[in-house]
Amino acid sequence: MPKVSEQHRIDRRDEIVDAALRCFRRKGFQSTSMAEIISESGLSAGAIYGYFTSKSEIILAAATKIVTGWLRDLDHLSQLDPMPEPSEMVRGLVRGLLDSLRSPAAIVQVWGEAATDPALLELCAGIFDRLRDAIVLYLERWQQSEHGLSQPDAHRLSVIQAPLFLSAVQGFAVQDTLFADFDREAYLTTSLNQLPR
Amino acid sequence: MPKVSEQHRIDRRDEIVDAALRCFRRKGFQSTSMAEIISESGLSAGAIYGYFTSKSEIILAAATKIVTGWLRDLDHLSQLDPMPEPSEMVRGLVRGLLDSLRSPAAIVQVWGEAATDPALLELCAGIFDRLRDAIVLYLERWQQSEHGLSQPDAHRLSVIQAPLFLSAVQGFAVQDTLFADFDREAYLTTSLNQLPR
DNA sequence: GTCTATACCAGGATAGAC
DNA sequence: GTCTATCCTGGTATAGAC
Repeated sequence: MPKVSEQHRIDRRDEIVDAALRCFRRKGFQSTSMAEIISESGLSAGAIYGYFTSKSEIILAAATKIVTGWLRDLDHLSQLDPMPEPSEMVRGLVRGLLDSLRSPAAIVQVWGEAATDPALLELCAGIFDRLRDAIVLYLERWQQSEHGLSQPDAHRLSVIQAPLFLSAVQGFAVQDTLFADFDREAYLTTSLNQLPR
Repeated sequence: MPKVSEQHRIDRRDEIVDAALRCFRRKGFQSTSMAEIISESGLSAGAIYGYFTSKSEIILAAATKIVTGWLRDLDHLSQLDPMPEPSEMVRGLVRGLLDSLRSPAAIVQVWGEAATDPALLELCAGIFDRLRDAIVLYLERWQQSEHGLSQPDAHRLSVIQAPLFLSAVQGFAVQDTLFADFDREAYLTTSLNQLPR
């Protein structure tokens, strides 16, 4: 299979997914029709079905892009030097979310959809596992270096704390999506500082 | 309008909404067809359209039930005596959620849908406003009685802290919905204790 | 008030020309 | 590889009998 053609295929799929994402943002996954995606992409029905076999395949690709985009350098989280404070760590996660999506509404839509769609559920579960593991690892190192805890103690505490840090990120997304007058900066600066250290 | 007939109307609507809720939980709002709601309710199409004019009206009624059910005695939050600790307060909110819904997945579905549906957005925004106000009021009183802050200082701090407490509730719902191995009790007992006092 | 049957329409997917 | 035209399913809502 020629490399150029394969690259072309990937690019085209990506174009289509981006067009679909713009539609999904406005109308949600199920209420967006193929006709809208076709029109938004500037392509034709036949062309699109050459790259995807069904609408649900497009939904899955779009959700994957939404959910994974902001996690590029997650693995470096526990290796940063100097180590950021916990609240600073959460701030970084949220900033990544904002950089990658402009508005976190898309990710809340994915979560809602995942409640009834096994493929999306698996996708989200996988992401959350990675995210939680990374947070635990970071916290573990932080507790050791900052408070001199032994490794086992640091680990125990990290496992307890991690879900709350995860909630701080998820809560940001939910409140940003649903509060008309949500104050992003206040949340990021002052509210997050209330997290444990 | 006769009282009995009016009560009958309310009861029937409620029956229909409950049937719809069971369907929505399985398939989501948009992917559930009227045929499924009709079958689940045991009624007929004609009967249902006598009580609701459209599917979206049923969705709105169902979402309203999901989103408001767990907030019955929210106003008493700041008047409890003795005052619960902040973490205990959050625990109470989450327990209310679990009592009212069994699984919080439904509420995550509503949030996702609200991202693209103005009527649901307004519904959720209203609820969150009430919830945040109640939390601020509670925290304000807690900071005064527990730490002896002046009313203005207590208010300032409460406004800063409230979004994070809200996140603790929202994060519970999201993680419970999406983590296969989410440990509810660990979150409620140990994790929540990490919240500021 | 409720049921059955059905009209009507929109949506996803495809066939076949270019 | 891509476009147009179209098929056909399945969905919402209603009409009319009981």
